[in-house]
Amino acid sequence: MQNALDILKRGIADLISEEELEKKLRASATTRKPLRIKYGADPSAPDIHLGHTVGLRKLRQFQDMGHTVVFIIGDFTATIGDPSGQSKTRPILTHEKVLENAKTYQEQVFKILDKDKTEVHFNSEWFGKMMFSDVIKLASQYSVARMLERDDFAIRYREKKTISILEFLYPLVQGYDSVMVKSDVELGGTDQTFNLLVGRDLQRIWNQEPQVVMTLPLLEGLDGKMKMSKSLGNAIGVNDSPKEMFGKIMSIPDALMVRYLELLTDVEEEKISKFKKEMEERHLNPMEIKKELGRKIVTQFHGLKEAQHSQEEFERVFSKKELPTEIEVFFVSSQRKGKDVWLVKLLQEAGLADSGSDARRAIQQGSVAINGEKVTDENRHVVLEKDLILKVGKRKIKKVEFSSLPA
RNA sequence: GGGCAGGUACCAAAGUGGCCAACUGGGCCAGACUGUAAAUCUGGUGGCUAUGCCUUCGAAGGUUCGAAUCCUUCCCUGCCCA
Repeated sequence: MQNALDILKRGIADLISEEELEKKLRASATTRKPLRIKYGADPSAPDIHLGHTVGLRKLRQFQDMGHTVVFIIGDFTATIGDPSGQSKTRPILTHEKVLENAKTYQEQVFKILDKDKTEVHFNSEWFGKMMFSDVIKLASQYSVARMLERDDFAIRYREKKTISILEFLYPLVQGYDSVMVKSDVELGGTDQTFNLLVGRDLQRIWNQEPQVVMTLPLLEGLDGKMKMSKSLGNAIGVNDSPKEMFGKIMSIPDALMVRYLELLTDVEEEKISKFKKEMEERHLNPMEIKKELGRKIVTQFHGLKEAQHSQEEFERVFSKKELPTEIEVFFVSSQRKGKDVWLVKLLQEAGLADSGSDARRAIQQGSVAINGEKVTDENRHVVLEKDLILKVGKRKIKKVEFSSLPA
């Protein structure tokens, strides 16, 4: 039991409370009834990234101990969104879109979770049936002052920013989910702490044993500062290609490596501190550890073979500055073979530049190369031929090929 | 319902009749340096075969030779009063 608790405690931000969790674990062991571990998902952003996997990995640990994960898809909340437009993170989604997103979500989530030990619920199951009077009753259980305890509400209130009443309802909605699924433990990021605690309060009101709240640190994104999020553009998606994934990991700031090792891999604590020490004493090039980190993470999602391959590619392209083995192909109608094209237009067509102006800028800044030769003349024309290599910046590379289809 | 202050590019924030495709900071892109690191430095950041032209400053109208700037109406936000 002690051992289980130690495993579960690794890498977490907060646990409310340890005693309660221990008690629940013990009770579960004697009754042989698995604990219900709740985790809520927002179907408005179906692409999950490594930041989400921190929590998913923790859920998996619970599953490996025999417990059940109750995965809740907030479809009801998503179809309502935030029509007042106050919260940019809550777009209104159609029911079809929600279902579609939920599907992709699940595909990605089960790369980590054990499907057989997961119960999936949509919260429209219960919210769809609620009467307005039930909603008012639910709302009456909480006060404005308590809502303002939540950090982001408090801040926005202080800064005189809008907070719609609807937003006050969200924590209640999420908390009520806990009541409906009778959760024993709820997992979430530290930004969810307040909402998870509301769940405890509501469960108490509904005469249930309150859930244990376990929060996990928010993983920093590629910039090393902001939390990982797709909209901030600093995320590594679980659906990223092995090459992309490896490359992105290589570009994280060194200071972030230890954290990634801790939260995203099973590397033992002792080994991590050894790395840390060696790096500080400069016995070891941090790049070597970073490569190992990259390999480990890519392996989790794509397998060992792909991981090794992506490392080789990385070394080829960036360390040795050679061309990658596979270059994305840009198809051109074969009728244009041998024809002369203005480079600016070509880059645009190939999707290597957003606009003509963008292409001109790239050329002016010296980031464009044709077949390895740097181009600085905006008026440069090229003759279309097979395997013409177009390069913009360090990573945008395309190869011309002809297709028989008229384009 | 009344009063006040606001709405400018991805975000923040200047500009209050021509010098404004719009200061500045962040972000982002690119270059130098590197380990594709980070930090730093430099340049760029609406579109257009382009020393010019076209479309932008909440929306729609109007005044003017000329509007992000002035007027009218509308929409939205915050605060105060009720």
